[in-house]
Amino acid sequence: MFRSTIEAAVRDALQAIGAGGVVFIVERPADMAHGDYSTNAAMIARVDARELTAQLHIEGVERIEVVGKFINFFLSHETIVSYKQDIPQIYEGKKVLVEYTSPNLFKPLHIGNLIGNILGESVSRLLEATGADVKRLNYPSDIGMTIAKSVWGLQELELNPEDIAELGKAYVAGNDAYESGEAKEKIEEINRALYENSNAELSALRKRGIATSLRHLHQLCERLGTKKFDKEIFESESGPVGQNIVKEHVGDVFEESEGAVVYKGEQTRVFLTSQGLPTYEAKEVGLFELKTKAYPDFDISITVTGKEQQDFFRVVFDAVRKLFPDKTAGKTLAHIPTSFLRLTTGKMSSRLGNVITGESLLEDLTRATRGREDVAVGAIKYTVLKSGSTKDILFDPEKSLSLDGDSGPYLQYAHTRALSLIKAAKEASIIAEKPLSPAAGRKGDASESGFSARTTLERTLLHFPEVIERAAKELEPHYVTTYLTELASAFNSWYASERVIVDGKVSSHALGLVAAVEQTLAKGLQVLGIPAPEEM
RNA sequence: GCUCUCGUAGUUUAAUGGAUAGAAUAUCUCCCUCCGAAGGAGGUGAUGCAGGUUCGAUUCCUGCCGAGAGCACCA
Repeated sequence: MFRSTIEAAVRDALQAIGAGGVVFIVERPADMAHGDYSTNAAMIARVDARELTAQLHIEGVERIEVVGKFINFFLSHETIVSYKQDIPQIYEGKKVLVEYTSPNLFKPLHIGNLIGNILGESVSRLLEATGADVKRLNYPSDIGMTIAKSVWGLQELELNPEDIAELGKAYVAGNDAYESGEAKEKIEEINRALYENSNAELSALRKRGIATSLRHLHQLCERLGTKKFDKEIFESESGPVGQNIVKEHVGDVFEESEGAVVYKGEQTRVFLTSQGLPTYEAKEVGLFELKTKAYPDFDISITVTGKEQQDFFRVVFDAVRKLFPDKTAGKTLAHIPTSFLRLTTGKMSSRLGNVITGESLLEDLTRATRGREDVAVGAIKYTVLKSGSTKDILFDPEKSLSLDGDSGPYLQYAHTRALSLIKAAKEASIIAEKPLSPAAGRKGDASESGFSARTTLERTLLHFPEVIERAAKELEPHYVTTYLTELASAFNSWYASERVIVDGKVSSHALGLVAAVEQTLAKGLQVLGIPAPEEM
């Protein structure tokens, strides 16, 4: 990455004029007119910018400009077009566990469930692209009231546990019967029986329903392009494990309070109920034990869940560190909160009948994309991955998702265009051409601060590795999305302004540029988990 | 009540304390005898309010207003 080269040079130069040790930044200026990189070093170190720049001689930098308080660096054209886009392997040698998706089995997968899956997959790919050995984990809920309600529904309405749609119906019926009080006790009894595995018929129904649900989940993951999970750990497994661990640590980590076993951290959380049953908190402890038993040599453990669980994870991680000081020493435990998905039409609920399942969304959108599921997947993922994780995602079922402009298909389309140019160029004769000089690439006078579409594209291409690095470091794929949109836009502008193949001839430089765009878009889309189709 | 998020064009949003707040969409103009118009060029339009810190604040701090979430035996 060229940025680190400049950073090192500036550091040395500061040292040379006796102003070493300050924390400055080298960044990509918002406006290209301010160079390929810029630094605030002179301002921060309170030194004369000219004195500082006099010390700077960086190979590949053609011009250093002092504008006001900033020092701007312009790379030479040769450097820009020949620079290798190697992605820094900042997670090299690290083993990372990424737990995501983790649905309630039996319940239909709605579009909210998709967010965790899409974000978790992209984070996994981002980590892999930067050198990590990633293990994908799924933690589905296969026991508890949701299941009991569904099993009641299956039994009462004699529904088919092999049919995902009937499973959904069973849950809705069970939930209604529970909330209306009609079958509250009966369902609680079923819940106990399932926990104790004391009723063969009920347990069999549960088992069949789980199998159906899982099969369905895996199918949807495949359609979305989510890689197979390396391991699935079920709530029915983590419960007893967590329960035992917590019991063993009453007195040192946990304490009893009003009959329950609690942890007093930043806030007080119940781990075992007064009946001695494990809560979600205790199950999380069990999950950690199971995870680390399977992957004892992990370095980073990431959990992707809804952001309403943020406080919960702060406390649980705290407790886990106290419970497992050896296992957690030097390790990173992280929670990535996912945004809420809000509907413009109000809250999603099965009662109101406005639940949008992952599948129905995919199918509706596939119709809108003239039958292209890969384009539909791109549209959905782009929407999820385009903004930072702190914001809610607003979803308008009427307008559905955008297919043009700032969208997944926009990126995919730019990529297919680049590919088709490359294909067409195979039949053209290639003429060697020296890259145009930057001066020649500039249009009009400099005061317009206008660069040719070609120069803009070349200079945008340069920043890909830094963007990936930052996204991986911060676990924020949206930086990649934003960058790719910018790149696709620069490519489309250039495409419209300049013909690449003229009279069966193509310049080597232009062809190289197209190839670089194609590879960068493909790599970026790959990291986002968005398909890069060859044709659209 | 306490704690945590978030308030940017009509709408969806970007911006690592930096330069003229960048896109998309909607709307109004143009551009396919030419490598793919799911595209390109242009117009209109935005940082909730009030203070503070700073050479510089959408970004940090305080208060207010507004939205959402969490806060003991649910997951």
